[in-house]
Parts: sequence; C-alpha cells; structure tokens
Amino acid sequence: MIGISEVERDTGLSKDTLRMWERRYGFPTPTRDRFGERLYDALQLEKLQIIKRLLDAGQRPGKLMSMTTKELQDALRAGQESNDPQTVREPPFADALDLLRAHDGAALELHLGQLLLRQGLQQFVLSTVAPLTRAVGDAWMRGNVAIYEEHLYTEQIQNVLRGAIQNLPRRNDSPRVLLTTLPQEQHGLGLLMVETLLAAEQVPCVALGTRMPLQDIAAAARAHRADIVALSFSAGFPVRAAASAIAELRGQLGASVSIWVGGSMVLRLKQVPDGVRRIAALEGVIAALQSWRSDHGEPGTHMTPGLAPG
Amino acid sequence: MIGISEVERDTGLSKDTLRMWERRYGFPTPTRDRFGERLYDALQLEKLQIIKRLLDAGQRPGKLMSMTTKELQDALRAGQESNDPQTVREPPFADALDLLRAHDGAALELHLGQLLLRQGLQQFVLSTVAPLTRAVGDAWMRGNVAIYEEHLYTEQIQNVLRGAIQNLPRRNDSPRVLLTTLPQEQHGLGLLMVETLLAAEQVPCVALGTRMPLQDIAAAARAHRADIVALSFSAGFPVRAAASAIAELRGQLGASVSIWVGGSMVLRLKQVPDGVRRIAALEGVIAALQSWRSDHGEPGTHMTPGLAPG
DNA sequence: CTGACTATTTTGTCCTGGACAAATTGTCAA
DNA sequence: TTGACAATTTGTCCAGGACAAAATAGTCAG
Repeated sequence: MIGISEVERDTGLSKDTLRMWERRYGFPTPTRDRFGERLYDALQLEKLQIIKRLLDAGQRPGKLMSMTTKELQDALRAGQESNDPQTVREPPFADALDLLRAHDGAALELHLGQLLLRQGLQQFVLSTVAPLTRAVGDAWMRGNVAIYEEHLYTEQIQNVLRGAIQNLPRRNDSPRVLLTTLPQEQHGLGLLMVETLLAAEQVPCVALGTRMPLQDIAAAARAHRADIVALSFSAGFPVRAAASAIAELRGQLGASVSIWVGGSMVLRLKQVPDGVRRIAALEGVIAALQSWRSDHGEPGTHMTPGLAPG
Repeated sequence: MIGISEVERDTGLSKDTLRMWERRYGFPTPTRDRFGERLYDALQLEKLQIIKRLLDAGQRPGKLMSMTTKELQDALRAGQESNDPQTVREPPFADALDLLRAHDGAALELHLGQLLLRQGLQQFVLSTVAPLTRAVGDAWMRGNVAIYEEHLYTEQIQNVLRGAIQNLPRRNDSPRVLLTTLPQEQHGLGLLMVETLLAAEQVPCVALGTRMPLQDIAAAARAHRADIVALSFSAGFPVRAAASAIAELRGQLGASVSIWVGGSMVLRLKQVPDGVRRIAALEGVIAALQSWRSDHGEPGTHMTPGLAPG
C-alpha cells in the first residue's frame, strides 16, 4: 500500500489533482490508514500511471476516469501502435531490447558500440538511440521492461554518447548553445542526444544537465554569452508551467539570444512567443542549426555526418 | 511579482510549507492579487533561496525565520570555513575552481584530462575528483559558485569518468557489483566515482543510476546475480529512512549478497546489520573489494593503478 | 562521562471543502 | 469557414485544523 506522496512521485499527478479526482469522479478510491490518510494499492497506481500517459497524449480526464484498466490499456496500445514505427520490432532494435531484458550489460554496450561505428554518430542518434529510447519507455509502460532495466539502458546510452562527444574535436566557436531543463524535468537523455548531434557539427555546447532554476538559466546564458538556449521537455511536463516559464525566460534574455524548445511535450504547446523555436523531432535540431547559421550570416557550413570516435 | 508555483519551482519549498511558514512564523509576507492569491517579490524569493540552502546544510527553520537577509548571508558564509581542507585552495584545485568560475568549459575539460593522464585513473578519482567535488559543493553553499557552474562541473566530470570507464577492458567477472541509490537520493557522482575505481580493478559493475525503488533494487540484484549491492547516500539523506531501507533490503537479499553503503551520510549511521559494510571514504572501496576477494577465496588480485584511457 | 531510552518541541505533510481561473468545447451569427 | 461568446471541464489555490515524523532536550543506568 502506497501513500499519496509516492503516488505523486510515481505518476506525476499532484496531490491536489488526486484528491480532486476522487471528489469529482469517484476515482481513485484509496483506503485509509488509521489516521485517515489515503492508501493506494498497486493496481490503482498502475491505472493512474496509464491515465497519466493517456492524458499526456492529449486525452481528457472525463473520458478516461470511467474506463476500466483493460480499456485504458487498449487505448494506450492503440495510441502507441501509430507512433511506434515497425522498425523497433526488427533487428537491431529487437536485439537491443532482448539484450536489455537478458540483463547482459556488456553485450548491450558492445552492440550499441557496433551500431555507432556502422551508422556514424548522427545517424546512430537519430535512427537508433531516439527510437530505441522511445521503445524502452513504451515497453516499460506495458510492463515488458523493469525500471532497473530502463535505468541500465539510460546509463549505457550515456556512456556511449558521452564517450563519443569527448572524442570529437571542438573547432567552431559559434553558435554557443546552452542545454538544460527546468527544475520539474529530470529526463536528460534528450539533452544528451541534442548535445551529441551538435557536437558532431562541432558546435560547442554548454551542457548544464537537468533541473535548472529559471533565474540560473538566464544567469548562465549571460555568463556564457550563449547564442541559443535549448530546453528539453518530456511528454509528461505540465504544459501550462512550460508556457509560462518559456515566456518568462524569453523576457529575461536579450533579443539576440534564441530559445529552442524540444521534446515530446512541445506537440501540446499551442503557440510560442517570438524568438522561440519549437523543435518537434530530433531531426529538427540540425535544421534549426542550419537556419540559425543562415540567419546569422555564417557560411553554410557543410553538414558532415558525425564521425565515429577513435 | 511571482506566484506561489514559481516560488515552489525556484526554491524547492512546497506550497504547503510556504503557507505554513507564513501562518506560523509570519514569514514570508506575500501581497495578494485581486483574487486573493499570493504574490512574492524578488527580495523575498532571494531570501527564501538562502534559507533553503541553510536548511539543506542542517540549520533549523525556527532560527532562520527571524533573521535578516544580511544575517542569513553571513551564516551561509560562516558555515563552511571549517571543513574546507587547505589543499583545495592550492593548485591544481584552485585552477579548476577558477576555470569553472571563468565559465571556460573547454579549458576545464582539458585541465581535468591532463590531471587524469598525470595521476592515473584511481589517483585521479581519489585525490582530484573527490576533494574537488566537495570543494565545489562547499563553494556553492557559500555562494561563491553558481548552481549552473556546479552543474557544468558535474557534467564535465561525468564526461571524463564515463569516457575513461568505456575505454577500460572488462576482464574479470566477479564480484558482480550493482550500483545505485534509493529514490530520495538524486546525487549520482559518488556512484560514478565508485564505478570508476572498480572499473580500474576490472570489476564489472551494473550501474543503475539514481532513484531506484527498494523492490527494484532487490529484483535487479536477483536478475543480475549480484555479489554486492552498493548504495550511495549524500550528506543530507534522512538517517532513519536510510537505516530502515538498508535493513529491509538486507532482509530481501540472500545472505550471499553483500551490501555496501557509502557517502557522507554513513558517518551519522550508528550501526548497520550484519552483512552490511559501511564505507566512510572513497578509499574504503578498494579495501572493501580486497576483503571481499579474500573472503571469497579469490587469488588476491594485484591492485594495479588505474590505466588512463587511450 | 557515555550511551540509550523517553518526553517534548519543532516542523512538515495531510486533511476537508470551498472558490474560481484557465483551458476546452459547444453554439451561433456573419 | 471563421470568429465571438457562452457553457463546461479541469486544475490550482485558499483557509485552518490535525497530527506524524524529525529533532532536541531531558533522564537514567552503567
């Protein structure tokens, strides 16, 4: 049995929202401990996680709240099929997923390394890491991959990408790109993928990791004289908070600084202020870079495919 | 003027806590908008941020709440003087700190890389990374280093260490060490340092990153047939929660699995169950490994100093 | 004096139930 | 179809009470 705090942590739904749903829709229906505090069982937690996932996909609470867990799962599956490219069920994706489920970290690392060498850095990020990360996330949602397997995957990808970045030369010195996320966002793999893509273009990134307060993002942008501030938002990020933070940041930064926002959440962002560029997919990073360069009178640097390390 | 949500985001203090402080201590004193909702000004936000830092350093709200901003700043400065070892004020530490404050990421990376080559991997971790990390943390506490500078440091260290780990051979296959932290702990640099030290001994680690639920740690240990489960706890970790989690985990794992607990918190841990080893300092990792090996009839592998990558 | 146990204070989280802002959807006329 | 306006849905905020959990002070035996 699980307290409301843990449910908040594990679902991303605020305590206020959980209590409101209970009051308004009659779901969830936690029991109470001897002090009158809510206790959720594992089944309800799971159902809430599915609901959260569907909410992030754009569904509305009113519809979802009356559905059974089974119906919700079907809805989720239906939604995933469409954006789940066939490719991830074929080798080499299937191989990577199998290695992950077999807990063979060494083999997975080798496999990823081979793919990287074969595809080149940018292709590796675009056609392997990105879809594989999505596939792992989906598999986790469906219960096909355990949390610790997902974390292991994240660690291994980090090792591979950071190793690759380190072995790349840094020749250009513009644009200066600052990479980070807001305090509510703790997923950093997206940032790392962007950093990798940019590093392959010899763009010098200042990676600040995740969870950076707004004031500090602005301060860092000034300190590093950044040309571009790139923010990443995963699917579950509250849109409203994102929009207000972006607007606030836009106001604090000089007009010469561009803001890029990326990640699954941006699909739900209706509109963004001037001087903010929405990047809906990873491929868009390269396009955004090209357009920045042409806007700033830089010779259209030839877009070389990423070099493998070594 | 700032709403309560933004204050929560920028300070890490929950809305409940902010309202409670106002009710109980008469601080903060937000004005209200036309709907009766709280509006905080920039000065109060700043004061709250200082208070949060002092809280994290172990101070208590009752004392802090009546102090002026100036007094709080002095308290912040005074707090750390004592445990700041002389060494970190000398080169090459001072150099690294200066580079960090000068926002010269490329030079910092170069500097760290040179130290690594000069010292060898294990020495680099023990006599450079560990004290430097502490120094950066202390400097942040005192306000000498900004959050974004600290994060930049963390990222760079990760790049260096992960790059080094990747370039090491993995020959042995025992002991199998599983590395992670509990869900409340999000600092992963300690884990990475341990992983580096062990990798230099050719010990195959399964790094699961941070924030792993207890059940999943146990499941992962079974799935990977781990010999050792190593947990890291930073200074602020609540001792009680740690003790009960450790005891619980000890019960769930078979007696053949050792548990190692490390990080600044363990100094405050009175006692640990049988089969749990406290590791007070990073050096202790190597000692613990040696004693595990002799306990398990392995030939006392010669402790080679870590190899630099390449 | 030390360590362990207990009482007391401090502090944060949880509760209820009301209000209303913000977002979304529906309606209707141009 | 588009745009303005109304109705509905949905989440956040508020007040103020209660009490669990953590930290500290106090007590006592060795």
